[in-house]
Order: sequence, then structure tokens, then C-alpha cells
Amino acid sequence: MSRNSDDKSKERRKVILDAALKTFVKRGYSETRVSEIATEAGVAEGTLYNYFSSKEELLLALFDEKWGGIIEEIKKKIGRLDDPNKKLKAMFSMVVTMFKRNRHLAEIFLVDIKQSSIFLNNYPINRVVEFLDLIETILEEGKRKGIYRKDLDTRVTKMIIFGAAQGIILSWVLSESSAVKNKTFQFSLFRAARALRDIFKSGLVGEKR
Amino acid sequence: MSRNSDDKSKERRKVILDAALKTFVKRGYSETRVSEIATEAGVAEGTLYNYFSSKEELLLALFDEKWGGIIEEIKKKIGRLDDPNKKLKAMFSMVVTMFKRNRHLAEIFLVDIKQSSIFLNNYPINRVVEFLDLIETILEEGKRKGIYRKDLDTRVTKMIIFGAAQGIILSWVLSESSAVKNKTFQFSLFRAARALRDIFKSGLVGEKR
Amino acid sequence: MSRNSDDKSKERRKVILDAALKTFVKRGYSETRVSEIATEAGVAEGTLYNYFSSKEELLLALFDEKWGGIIEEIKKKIGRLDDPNKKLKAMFSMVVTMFKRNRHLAEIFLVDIKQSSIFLNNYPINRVVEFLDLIETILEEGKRKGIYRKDLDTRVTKMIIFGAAQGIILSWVLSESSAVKNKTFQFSLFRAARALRDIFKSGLVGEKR
Amino acid sequence: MSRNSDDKSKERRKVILDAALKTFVKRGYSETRVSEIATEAGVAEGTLYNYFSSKEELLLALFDEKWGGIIEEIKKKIGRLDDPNKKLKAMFSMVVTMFKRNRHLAEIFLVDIKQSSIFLNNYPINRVVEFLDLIETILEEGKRKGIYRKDLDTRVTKMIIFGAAQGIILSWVLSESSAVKNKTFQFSLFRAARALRDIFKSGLVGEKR
DNA sequence: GATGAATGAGACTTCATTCAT
DNA sequence: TATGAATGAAGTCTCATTCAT
Repeated sequence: MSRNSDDKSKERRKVILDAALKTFVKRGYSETRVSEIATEAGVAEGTLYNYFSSKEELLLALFDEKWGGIIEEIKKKIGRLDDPNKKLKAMFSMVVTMFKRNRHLAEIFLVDIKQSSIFLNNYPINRVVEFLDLIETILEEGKRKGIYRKDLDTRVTKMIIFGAAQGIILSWVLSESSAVKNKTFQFSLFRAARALRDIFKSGLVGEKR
Repeated sequence: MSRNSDDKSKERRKVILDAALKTFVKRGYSETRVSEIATEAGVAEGTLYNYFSSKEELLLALFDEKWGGIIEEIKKKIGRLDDPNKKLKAMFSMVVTMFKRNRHLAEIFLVDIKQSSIFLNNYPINRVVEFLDLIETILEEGKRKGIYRKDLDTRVTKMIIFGAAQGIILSWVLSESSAVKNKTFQFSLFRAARALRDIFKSGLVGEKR
Repeated sequence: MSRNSDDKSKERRKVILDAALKTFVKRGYSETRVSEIATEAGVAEGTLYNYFSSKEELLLALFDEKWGGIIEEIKKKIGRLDDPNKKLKAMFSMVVTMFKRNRHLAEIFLVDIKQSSIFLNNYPINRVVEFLDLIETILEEGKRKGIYRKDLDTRVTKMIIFGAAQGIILSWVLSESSAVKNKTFQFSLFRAARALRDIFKSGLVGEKR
Repeated sequence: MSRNSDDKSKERRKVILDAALKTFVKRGYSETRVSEIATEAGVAEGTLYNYFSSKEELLLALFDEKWGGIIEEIKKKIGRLDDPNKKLKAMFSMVVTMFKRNRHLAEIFLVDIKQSSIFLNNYPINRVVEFLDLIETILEEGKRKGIYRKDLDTRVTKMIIFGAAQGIILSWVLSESSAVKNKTFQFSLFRAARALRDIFKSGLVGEKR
């Protein structure tokens, strides 16, 4: 009995969280109405408040639970690798795979950072920062091992890599919403990831040799 | 008289637009109160409505006038150049210079794109798209001229470049807001731009030769 | 079986009523949440509605049952007395004794009248009015018997007596809540009742003779 | 200009405050809807919030401004008197006069104390306490001057007097609301005050000598 | 009967916009 | 044209009541 009701409660919580994710991303946090989330989740407005004490708490829970999970998985995976290049590749590969599984997550990846100049300062726990730190750690390791240039500015580079990745995600997201106009252009997230890797490996120039 | 009042009117309009830019960036569009803009501009709330018909129109005007100007300047400048590499360099150089001159513009560069998944679809006139198109055009030209790899995916790459640039801007913006903690880390926008150029030229790897 | 379940049912009803009394008094009717009453009573929220059809009905039941009992007892007691002075004295004595036994009742005595200007008009059955009538009856009797002044305005005087009694109760209630500050001041309800009697007997003036 | 708009603003504030007084008293604080106050004041709901930051602040302002004024006036008046009896009389006389001028004030006199067991503890500034202290001071003075009995318990007596006065006010308030039923009974506040004085002077007993 | 999660009407409050001065 | 108080629609959240288990 307890088992069942607990399951149901967890299920509801998840349904609401997913609905919030979807709606926040669609309209942005401020423009999202609590009633929209409720409708999307198929519950009454009041029900939301049995699970989350406020609209804001819903947002914070999203970051914690969705992002947090990803970061943990990534950390676990790259802990088993040695080569920084492979680490970076694995990291992006995982992010891409996850995003393919959950479209909305991809979008909040943008929405999250978008608020960054405001958000980063206000919320102590910020998953994006964790993510950035992860990249920097790998870059530092690469420098130590002599794989990356000694003069590589890791602080700046982590932002470049992060931003570039974001650019890809955005590209992918937009490719669907503006699909009507660009019917011929089939965006492949994996192809895009490969492009990113190539650029960071050897730049834009032609002669690969 | 007409001359004077016209000048005054234009001046007012500009003051209000600047105040809006400043406040939208500080708080985000939704969190910005019209009263804040009015206070910042040093006029009464009602006065705003003599110049702009709504809060939203204020936002649209901002994009048109502020961003538009930059794009025009960039187009003019790179029209006089031949080498795609130099074009890209010039483009970033101009953006960086402009951002150094106007901090808020840098921030809206982030804030703008942040809303992208929503905005891009809703507003026909979007300056960010123009900017992206500009990058793509240069990349295509580079491919045609045999300077860039034949297999370069320009659609994806423009987003990578754009995102990477955004990463740098974000880095810069954050370096000031969190300056207290990182006193030792002096962020140089120009140094960062060089890092970006290097990476896009030859990647992360050590052997420059 | 019927016997047992009836007993249990009555017991539950009483438990809920007591919980309601306690909470209404502590927070006031409007500020009391049905969930608080349920918790205090140790039952589920829904259970309340098996015994009372609404929160309001709970309040009305309280007045009827708690107050009603007191009034009945008082009537019985003073029915056996002759002297109006002794009747008044007995009445106060009983009220005081009851209040000492049930603190919450004392408080609702205040809370009740507080709502009076609203309640008195809205609810036909009002126990306070009964109480006031009882006092007036005694005063009238005193006048008839020549014990009280012929010009005594019984309508006004009943309110004075009632109000004065209320003042004492309030004093007592407050003496405990502000006990920290006035450690030295030990409020005795019985001493206070005597003070009231003295004043109504001969006023404030010094010469008792 | 400033003069006029200031006047208008003050006027509005007063209108709202009066409407709040009227409605709080009629329904009680918790049961009063902000919309009712607005309607009563003849303004839009939002307008209230240009003058008071919340419903609660409206209540606190009422106590401060309405009660505060009365207490000050009373203090000034009785400061010019010597005889404690005359002081008490003057005090009641003033209260009665004021109440006759402002019916709602009379009612809040009840509403105020009604909440006492709850309110007194929560709000540091409480005008009722000031009023009670004033009575106690006079009683103490009377004892010192040998006018009142040496064994008079001033702490208790102040509550008795206060309560009795309240009883009269309540009586008066009720006499109008239940006027339909008691057409013949014409309540005179002044006659009632005299009754109160008589009782406190010499009690209920018949032989005035 | 008992439970407590779900419900949704309605409360307080905010704030873009209007309009009398 | 400039002002800023007034407006009221719409938002978030509360909580008495219902109802499936």
C-alpha cells in the first residue's frame, strides 16, 4: 500500500516536473503561467502546490534533478578514462546522446545559460558552473600531460568550448522549429559533434596534413 | 522651434531607449518594470508612452536600432576585405571593440540569444539571424576559395563560431561580476579573442608546426 | 456492536470538537485551518466531514454544546436561590470555576463576544444573549424586591456587568501570556472576582461603612 | 499645485482608511475582502496599494492613527485635572463623545479588544495597552490621595472598568443593529455613562446615602 | 468509516497602460 | 507634451471541500 502510493506520488512529481520543463522552455520562466504547467501536466493548479511550494522552487528542482543527474553520470564516465581528448569526446558524446533522448533538456541547456548573467549570481548552487569546471579540469590535465598547448588559457577556452557546444545545440533546436523553411537541410546532431571535434583538433584550415 | 523640439524629442527617445537597454539587461525583459525604465531615464512613466506604444515595442526598437547599427558597420567593413580569415578576424575585432565601448550591449548579446528559441520564431526581423548569416557567407566564401576544408559544414560551423564567441563574451561579463573571488584573474577581452582565433586556426593540439 | 460503534463515534465527535475549540481560540476562526484541527484531533481531514458538514458548523456546534451546558448549569443553580445578590455571586462563581477548569473556554468567552456585532445578528441561536438575559432577569428581580436602586437601568447594567466580567477574564488570560514580564504579579481569578463584587456592591470609594 | 495634489492625496488616504475601518468592523479583519474596502472607498482595488502596501498595513495604520489620536487628546485633557474621579469621568466623557461622532470607532473599540488575546502578543505597538495604563495610573493616584480604597487592586480594577466601558459601547452598538426588535428601547450613550459612574461610585445597592 | 491527495474558487497583490491635470 | 495617480486584468498561491481508495 505504502509502496503503491509512494510510487504514484513519485510518478506525479515527475509528471509535473516534466511539464514544467516543457513549459519553461517554451515560454521562458517569467512568461510561463502556473496554470499552463498544470494543464500540461494534466492536474489541477492546486495540485502543483502539494509537490512544490512555489513556482520558483519548481525551477530550482528542475535544475537540481535534471542537470545534477547528467553531471554525475559524466563524472563517473570520464573518471574511467585517461586521455583528455577522449574525455572531452566522451563528455560531448554523452551530452549529445542525452539531448537526443530528451529534447526539452536540450532547450533548457540554452535557457539555463541564457539567464546566466542574472542567475549565476543569485543561485548558489549552479549546475552550469559545475559543468564548466569539469571542462577546465580536463583542459588543465591536457596541458600537464603535454597534449594541449602550454599557452592555452583554460579559463577562456572552457567558455569557448562550452559556448561552441551551446551553438550546436541551438542549431539543432532551431533546425526543427524552422524546418518549414529549410526542408532540405537535415541537421544531424552527431555530424555536428564531429564537426566540433574536428575544429577543436585542427582548426578551420584546409590542409589536414 | 520645430528644429529644437525635434532635437529634444529625438534626444528623449534615445535616453529612454538607453534606459530600457540598461534595465532589460540587468533584470531581463519580464522582470523589468516600466517604472524602472522611467526612473532610469529620468522621465515619468506616462512619457514613455508618448514615444513607444508598449513595453514590447521598446524591446523590438532596441534590437532594430542597436543591433542593426552594428551589423551595418560590420558589413561595410568586411566588404572592403578579401581574405575570409581576415574578414572573420575583423568581424570579431569590431564586435569586441564595440562591446568594450558598451557593456550593456555585450550583455544583451547574451540575453538576446537566450530568448532565441522563442524570439527567433516569433519576430520576423531578427538581427541575430543576420549576424549568423554573415558568418555563414564568409565561411562559404572561404570554402570556395579553397581556404577552408571542403567538407566544412558551414551551417553547423557558424553556430559553433557564434557560440564560441558568446562563450567569450559571457566569460568576460562574468569575470567582472565575480571579480571579488578571482582578483588574480584579469580577463582580457582581446587576449580571449586571440585565443579564439588560435583555436579556430589550428585547434587545441600542441605542435603548432 | 451498535453500542460500541456509537460510543466510538461520540468519542470522536468530542475529540474533534475539543480540537476545534483549542485551535479556534488559539488562532481565531478565520485563521484556523481545517488541517490544524484535524492534526490536533489526530484524525484525517476528511474525517472531520463525517461529523460536521463544514468548518462553520463546527463553530456553531461549539457554541451550542460548550456554552449551552454552562448556561443550563447556571440556571439550575440560581433557580434554588432567592437573593439576587447571591444569585449574581453564584453566577460569577460558577463561571470562574468553570474557566479555571477549562482555559480555552475562557478564551472563547472573549473571542465569542469579539465577533458579537457580526455574530449576534447573523446567528439566531446565541448563547451570549442567553447569558445576558439571565443577568438582566436577576437585576430586574433585585429592583422588584427593592434590593437595587429603582432607577437602575437594567439593560445597560447587564452590559456593564458582563463587560466587567469579561475584563477580568481577559486580565487573567493576559496575565499568563505576559507572565514573563510580570513575575511578581500573581493573578488570582478568585481575588479578582471578589474585587468585582466589592465594586458592584459599594463602588470605588474608600469609606466602606 | 503641490498643495492641491498633497491635499488630494491626504484626502484619498483618509477615504480609504475610513472605508477600511467600516469594513473591518462589519466583517472582521479576516473576512474583509480587499475588494470590499475598495468598493466602499469608491476606488479601484489597485489604488489601495498606492497608499498602503498590504491589507495588514491598513489595519495597523488604522490602530495607529485613529486610536493614537484619541489617546493623545485624552492625555492632554486629564493632564489639566487634579481629582482622579474627575479624570475618570472626563476620560469616559471624551470617549463617549468621540464615539458619538464616529460610530465605526466605537465598533473597532470592540473589534480591537476582541482580538486581544491574539493581537496583543503579536503587535508591539498596542494602543489598547496605553489606554489601560492610563486608567491604572489614575487609580493609583486615587489610592495615594486617599480617595480610593487602600486595598483596591488597580491591575484588576482597570480591566473591570475597561470591560464595563466596553460593555456599554457594545450595548449601544447592538441597540441600533437590533433596533427593529426593540423599538421602544431608546439607548442613550450619555445615560449609560451616568449609570456606569453611579455604579463605580456607590455600587448597585439602593440606599444611596 | 477513515484517509489524504486532488480540486478549483477565490484571495491578495502586481504592474502595464490610461487619462485628467 | 509631461506627469504620475488610477485602473483592473491577470498572476500566484491558499485552503475548504470532495472523493477514490
